[in-house]
Formats: sequence, structure tokens, C-alpha cells
Amino acid sequence: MPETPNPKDKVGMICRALRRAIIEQALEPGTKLPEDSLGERFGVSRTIARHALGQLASEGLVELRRNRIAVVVTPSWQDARDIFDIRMELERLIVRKLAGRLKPAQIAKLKAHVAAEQEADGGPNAVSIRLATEFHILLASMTNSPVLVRYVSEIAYRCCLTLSLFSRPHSSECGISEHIAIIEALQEGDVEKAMTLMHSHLGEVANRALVEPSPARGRDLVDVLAPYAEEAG
Amino acid sequence: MPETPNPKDKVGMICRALRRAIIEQALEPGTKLPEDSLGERFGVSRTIARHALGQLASEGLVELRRNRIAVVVTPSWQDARDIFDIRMELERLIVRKLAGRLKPAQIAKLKAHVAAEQEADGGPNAVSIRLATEFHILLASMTNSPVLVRYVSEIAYRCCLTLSLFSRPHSSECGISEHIAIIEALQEGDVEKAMTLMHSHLGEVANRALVEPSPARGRDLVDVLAPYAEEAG
DNA sequence: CCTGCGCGAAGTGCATGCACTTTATTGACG
DNA sequence: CGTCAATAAAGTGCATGCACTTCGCGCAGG
Repeated sequence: MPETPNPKDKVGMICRALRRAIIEQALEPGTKLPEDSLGERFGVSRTIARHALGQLASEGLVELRRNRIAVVVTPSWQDARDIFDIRMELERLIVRKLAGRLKPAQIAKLKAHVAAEQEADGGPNAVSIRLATEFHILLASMTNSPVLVRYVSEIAYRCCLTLSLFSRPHSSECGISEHIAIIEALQEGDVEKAMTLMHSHLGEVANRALVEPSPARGRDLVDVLAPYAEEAG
Repeated sequence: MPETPNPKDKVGMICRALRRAIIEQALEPGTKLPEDSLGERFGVSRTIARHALGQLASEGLVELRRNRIAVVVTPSWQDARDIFDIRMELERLIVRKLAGRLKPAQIAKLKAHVAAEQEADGGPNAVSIRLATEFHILLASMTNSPVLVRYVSEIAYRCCLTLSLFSRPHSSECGISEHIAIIEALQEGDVEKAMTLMHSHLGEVANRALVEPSPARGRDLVDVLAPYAEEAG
């Protein structure tokens, strides 16, 4: 039992737990998330679990269909493309805001995070993906723009989900060195270089992930047919 | 999620109603939104009203403090800046996706909307602002990217809210002609021109709105002091 | 062996109740 | 006349109950 380290805001706790479980692929796309089980598992009533699911749904991590059990969302290939497009713009904005304005303490924090990434490299793939994602969120948080943090977080999590769906096993060595290069460019204050690096970094990730629309990439038939079933109903 | 015009979805209905009321300034920033009154007004229980408020809160239109009555959010000047920064990037992305790819029916729809804007010009200011906002959302919807629609909608609504806070009365003639110019550039397929137009259009709006950080722009004392009181407690 | 049907189990939609917190009122006192 | 404390009113936090919907499994028929 995960107790309650945080006395209040149970909804937020459940959200965080589920988010993390989702992006680490402990909960795969399509996994059912019944309110009662969730509530029981976290020691709260359905009301709270329901709220958490609503929250996650608004973040695009969970799909909520009327009278049906909530499920972890299964992003379409086109969704993934769209999300990466947006992500590129937002992250370019971030490095533009950040280049040459980072304080030493912030640089240190970033480098520490990358160190953690390197340490986790070779370990479970899901953890590497999560850490890489959190690097970008950490970067966003340094802009002191809550809105930007929110959107980038949301999008980064969804990218995470996509990666877990479409990419092959060992995208491990994904881009730690690229993260380091970005930090250096930011430190030097070279806006153009930083933006270019970020752009190509994300391009790399996207290309590695979004291999093909191709047929049914190993997903269950039921997932593939879901949207059609939707329209039929 | 702002989409899904489902007739059975009471939460969504209430959300839409409140969103509209907020951006038309029928509900000013700081207005209290008690769950029971809301529920009574819309003929539902607190549960539903509560859900709607949660939704709106996740969109940044409503502020939800624990054990306190929800209020229409009062964006800070810095928030407004951040939001406009993001908006510029997203809308540039939109025109880039759209330029030269619009079907005649879509062009017609856009022109019809602008016509509506012109008709509403001179009428109540709030309606003009809403229509101008909806033009941008309409544009976003033509990308067929649900994520993009969601983010641009959210951000556009929040800009709306900001405008109502900071801008002076007659920002009416805001940019209908600029909207027309953008449509033409999109029709011609001139990506650069369209992006430039959109950028300067939004720049215009932002500059007209974000006049100054200046002191307490006519807001109630209680609002101004809120953050301080927060920390003191 | 597969298909379709129907009924019990499981799950959601929504309202309401109770405990607790905040807000407003009032009245005593300086 | 203003200040402040005590108290009532209003409001939220959360759980639970009931009606309705969907899900799943067994069973009859082909």
C-alpha cells in the first residue's frame, strides 16, 4: 500500500501514480481502469478515482467513453505525428527562452539529470524513456512559464506513450549525448545552435518512433477496430 | 475536452455555457462559481457542476482552491505574455499546415465567419472578441489535428480572458481585415506570407492588450492582495 | 464447432447525505 | 464608534446508494 505521504490532494496523487505507470508501460495502451478497482487500490472512493480519470482524460492519457470502463489511450499514428509537430514548436520556444539565461545551479541540475539518464542506461527501457521525457520537462520548468510547463509535460507524456507503442525495444541510447549538447549550447547562449540541436534531436526521436503507418503494428485487433466500432455505435 | 457535441453530456454543456459566459465577460475574472448555484441553475446536482468546474480549471479558465469557492481566473500579466508566446508558435504551425491546402468549401466557411465578424462589428464588444477568437479556432480545426485544436482553443480562450482584463473598451475593429488577408494568403498557398501575417496579427492583438505591467489595473484590492495573503497563511 | 441469445455480474451516471472548512453575522466590550 | 470573538450560515470534500448500461458467460440451436 502506497500510504499517503501527501496528506491532501488525493486526486493529484492518483494522477501522478497512474501517469508514471502509464509512461513506464506498466499500464499498456488499452488497459482497463475501472473506477472501483482504482479506488480500492488507492484507498479512496469511486468519486476520487473518477476525478483522477477525468483529469488524465483531459491530458489525453486516458480515454473515457460513456458507460464504459476507462482505458489507457491508444494513440493513432496520425495523432503521434501531430503531437510531435507541436512538440517541436514548443521545445524550440523553450530553448529560445532559455539560451544564455540559465543560472549555474540550473545547469548543474540539468547535468545531474543527464547523469541519472546515463546511469539508468542499459537498465529497463521504460525507465530510460521516462528519464528522457523528464529531462525535457525539467527544461520547460526553467522557463518559469506554468502554461508552457503544462503543455510540454502533457505532450511529452503522450510522446512517451507513443514511443512505447510504435518504437522497437532498444531505443535506449536514444539521445543522451544530444541532451548534453543541448545543455552546452544553452550555456553558451547560442540560440540558433540550441534550437537546431533541439529540432534535430526531436526529429531523431520522432523518426525512430514513427516508423510507418503500416498495418496493425502488433496491436490487438480490437484496438485497431476501436475507432470503427465507435462510429458504428 | 472541448470537443464532443454530445447531447447527453451534461458536463460538456455546462462547460460550454460557462466558457462562453466567461469569454463574453458575462462572468468577469474573480466571479465566484459555487457548485450548488451552478447545479441549480443548470438543473443538475453538485456532482456534475463540480466536474464541469474541474474541467474548466484544467483549461485554465477557473481557479479551484481547496475548500474555497471556485472563481473565474484572473490572469497575471506575465501569464498573458507567456500565453501569447505559445499562441504565436502554434498559430504559425497552423498556417504552415494549411497554406495551399484548403478546399473551396473551407475557404467559404472562413469567409462566412469573417462576414459574421463584420456584421457583429459595432455591436457589443464582447461578441466581437468572441467571434475573433472563434475564427482562430475554426482555422485550427481545419488542420484535422485534435491536439492542435485543443491547445489553440484553450489558449485562445485564455487570451480572450486576458483581453477582457487588460485591453481598453474599443478593441473592436481589432483585425477583421487581417483575418481576410490571412485567408487570402492561405488560399494562394504563400506559406511565408501567411505566417508573417499571422505573426504580426497576433503581435498587434498582444500589443494592444498587454499595455503595461503597471499597478493593479482597476482590479479589486482583494484580488491584488490574494497572493500575499496566500503566502502569509 | 460455431453462432446467437439471455440473464446475472460488474460497472458507470448521478444525486444525496454527512463531516469539515470557510465565510458572514452579530453582539459584547474597549 | 470601531474591534474582535463567538456563532450561525454557506460551501466544499468525500462516500455511498440506486438506477441504468454494458459486459461476460453459459446454453440452446444450427
